[in-house]
Amino acid sequence: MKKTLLHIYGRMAAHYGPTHWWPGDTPFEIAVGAVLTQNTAWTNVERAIANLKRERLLEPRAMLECPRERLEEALVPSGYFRVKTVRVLNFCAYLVERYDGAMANMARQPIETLRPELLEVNGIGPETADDILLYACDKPVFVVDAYTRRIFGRHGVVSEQIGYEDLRATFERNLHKNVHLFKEYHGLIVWTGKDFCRRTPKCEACPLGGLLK
DNA sequence: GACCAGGCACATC
DNA sequence: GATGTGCATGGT
Repeated sequence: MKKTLLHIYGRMAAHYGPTHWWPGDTPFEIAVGAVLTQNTAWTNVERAIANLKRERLLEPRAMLECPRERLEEALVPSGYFRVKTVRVLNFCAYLVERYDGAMANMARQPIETLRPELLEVNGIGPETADDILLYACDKPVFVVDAYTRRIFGRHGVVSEQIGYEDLRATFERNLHKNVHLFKEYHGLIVWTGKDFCRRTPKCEACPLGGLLK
């Protein structure tokens, strides 16, 4: 398994080069983007984040203090805007109450503290929590998403029915716990997934084509 | 005009 | 514990 995971990483890295994933200027922007991208194309998220920047709302207290409708309006392009407004506000409230609104304070805590805390926030599930831990807090957590299950399931590396935690554990057990590696690997999975592994896949052009056959 | 996208919570069996 | 449903926009 170790060799397989590294081999696939090598194939993807050779095809794409460095991804410098995640797109986002600050840890808070990354955290907000993680919520907004739930089941949504990133291009839609970009519009919403541009709105937040223009409205000077990309700051936890600013979001909490502004009228609900104004935040909703900014989030319209990202889809599910009513749900996501609540979810983003829940995260802001958590950040302000527990860490004085500072991602840097949050990032000083260990994973064992942060992960359960994040999962307690309504609207933050396993993937969103791990996005925030890895990309906004620089914690060595492997992020699993729909592409991860599809790519590694279709190639027979894991069962296509494998659960989130089992899949995450598979990567974390078999790779060096290295933040940079985890960031790049997930970024490469997203890029590969977008290009070749949608619900109607383009396997013939995939850099992993025939890899394990 | 249908199908799809980097989820999540909640209801129901 | 497994399965189904609502949530909404913009691109293909």
